[in-house]
Amino acid sequence: MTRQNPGLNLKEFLPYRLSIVTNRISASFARLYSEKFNLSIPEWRVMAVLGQQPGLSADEVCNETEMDKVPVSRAVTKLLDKGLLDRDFSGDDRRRSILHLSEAGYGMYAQIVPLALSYEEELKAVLTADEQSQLDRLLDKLSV
Amino acid sequence: MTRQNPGLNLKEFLPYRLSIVTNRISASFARLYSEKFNLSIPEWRVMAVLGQQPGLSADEVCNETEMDKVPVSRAVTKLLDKGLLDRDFSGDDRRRSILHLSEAGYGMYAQIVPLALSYEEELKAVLTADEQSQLDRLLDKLSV
DNA sequence: TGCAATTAGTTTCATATGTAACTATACTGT
DNA sequence: ACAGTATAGTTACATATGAAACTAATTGCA
Repeated sequence: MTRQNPGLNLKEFLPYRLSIVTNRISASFARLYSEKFNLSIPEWRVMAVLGQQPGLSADEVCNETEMDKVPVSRAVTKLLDKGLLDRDFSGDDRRRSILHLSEAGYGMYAQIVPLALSYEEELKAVLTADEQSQLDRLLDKLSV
Repeated sequence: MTRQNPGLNLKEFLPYRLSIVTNRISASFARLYSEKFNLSIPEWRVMAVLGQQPGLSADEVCNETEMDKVPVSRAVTKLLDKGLLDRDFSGDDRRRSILHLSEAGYGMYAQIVPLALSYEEELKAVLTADEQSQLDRLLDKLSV
């Protein structure tokens, strides 16, 4: 049977390439903080966003991180259990949580951030300054 | 308590940005073929690589797609059940499978490919020709 | 030869994930 | 005020996933 290739070359297919590169990067970065600090990816994401924007509600964390509300809820529960997070509820709207890193959580966050930044530096080191700004620009344009 | 921000801005953090963009793209592309053809992501990946490189073994599919061997094994089983795949075993090494899209599988593949390509076109349409080749180059460099 | 080490692929098990259902609270329009 | 709708967050369920154990076949080398 002769089959003419309809012309999809996976190795050149953009969604595929993006996914391979991204998964590799995410996985190796995740190893960094999961091994040392025993955090899952959703847990780290929640901490990362709260480190920068303290006082968000769970729902706002979802919007910021594009995570589903279920993993966020579970990550919050775990982080509360581990004592890394403090939770209040809004006086205005008692459904709404107000999330902060605890002292311990902030301490851990402050340890992870330099790892994250140096990991990012390492990644970017394969690119010239020009290419780095190209990448920024491209990701912006693809983020529509 | 005054906390100095240790300087991780998630929205500018490369692994994070890559992951947001990529997940969005993967998810919306996956919707395309999962709704219409009822394929899971691993199933589509296996079909995509076999459409292009018929006769690979499961192990080679793993290497090509950077998927774990477990999801590959399960996807192969499902595709066999659905009649989309044919499997032989090598005469040289009877552990080794030889995988081909069946007629039905190839027919489905040939329907999905144009969808994939037009989806890719749509994505790339937000970029100039110059930016498209920049993106290629950057993904290559980040793929080390 | 023959036995230890390796490899291809499957299965098991424990964990992760998302959809949908649910609880509790708040808002809307009459 | 109150009935109906919407929203924040949690829980239940069904499915997906990967690490590790397993089976079967092959290779290496003493």
